[in-house]
Amino acid sequence: MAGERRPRGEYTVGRERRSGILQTALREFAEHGYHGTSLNRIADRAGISEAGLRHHFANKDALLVAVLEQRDASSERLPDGQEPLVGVADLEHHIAIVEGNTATIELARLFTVLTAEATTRDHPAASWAVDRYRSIRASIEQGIRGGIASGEFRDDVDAARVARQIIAIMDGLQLQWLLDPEAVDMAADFREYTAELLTRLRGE
Amino acid sequence: MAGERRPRGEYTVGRERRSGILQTALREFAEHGYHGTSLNRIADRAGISEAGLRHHFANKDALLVAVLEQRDASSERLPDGQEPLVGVADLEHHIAIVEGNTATIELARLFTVLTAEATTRDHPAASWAVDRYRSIRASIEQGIRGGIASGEFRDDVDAARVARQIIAIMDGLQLQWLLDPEAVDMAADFREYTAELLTRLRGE
DNA sequence: GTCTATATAGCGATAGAC
DNA sequence: GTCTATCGCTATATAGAC
Repeated sequence: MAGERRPRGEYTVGRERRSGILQTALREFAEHGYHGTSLNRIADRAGISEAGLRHHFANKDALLVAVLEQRDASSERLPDGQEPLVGVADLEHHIAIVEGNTATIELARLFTVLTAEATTRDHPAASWAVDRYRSIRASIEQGIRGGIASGEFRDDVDAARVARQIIAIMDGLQLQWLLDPEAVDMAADFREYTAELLTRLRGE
Repeated sequence: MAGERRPRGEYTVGRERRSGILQTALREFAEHGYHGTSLNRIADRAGISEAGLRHHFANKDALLVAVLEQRDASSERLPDGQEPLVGVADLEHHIAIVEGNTATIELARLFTVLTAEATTRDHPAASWAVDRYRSIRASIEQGIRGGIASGEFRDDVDAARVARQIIAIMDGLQLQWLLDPEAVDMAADFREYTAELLTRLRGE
């Protein structure tokens, strides 16, 4: 982290350029998927030439991965030094996430489209998607286990299975909402699901 | 429907050709999505020239729509003259569908990938996907309503919401299964979900 | 760090012969 | 009904000037 310094201005300009490209690329990948997006188009909309864009990202795969990893880093990190949420608090936290997603439709579409694309052969986001889902499953499973340990939930609850179910509901409702926003209120539906789940987790 | 006849052989050859192309196209679209698939590739794998393929399907959009509509027609039709299933029987029917999907991973991927792609701008399958989901929602909602009418289910059940939830679980589990088949037993998870749902629908 | 120019390949689509 | 040939366009990617 130490070492020679460079004029601050250079860094700032470089980072802003890079970050602007990532922002534009996110929108394009979300609107057209990986194969449907061209570097030329991203470059145009970011106000740079295609060759200029390539100075920052060697190829299309690298740009996609950079977009996805940046979003993971910014959305899935807990505030510094905070204990992981467990039990009811974790479920309520997921309600807040779903409510937040209704306000960022572009980001929601990015994840929906690219995760589904990533189930196909040789997709550049394949390992990103698999790892991400394993990590999310483990995290929610821990939240459920924490609820069992604290006595909030029954001790015969299958935490791993409940975790898969929560994720499935979130993704499935989001898909229906993206297809037909007027017909599906995903936040309301998820809130209802959570209430039902809670009844079940707390026992008869 | 009446009018001049042609030698039977010609029809048969034509239909088999067409059907072979559709089969190959289905596999390619499932493996690479719409934008990731090229007509040239489909033609090669179907053992025909690209121009030959174009004799049967005028353009790429038409071919995709033909693939999707053929699969809808073959998978979502009830046996002739059969009454629609309602209540518990309809839920059990959906368990059978999910179990069937585990044996046809290619078809499952086709629907997952193309439905997600269809949430993007100007996708050729957009209206297919929206219409399909409206139709499935309505069909399951009717099944739930039938269960209420017959007294199997409580009469304060929100049939439309339950329908959205069932579809969400099916799609969400399928996505996790496609990404990580060893980690997710979607049929078992769906069976468990259905059992829990049934308890709730039948009341305290 | 950004540009113009260009290489190379693949795409969807059309025309016309057989 | 199927083919070869080809058009016009766009894609990713590279080289080298400023």
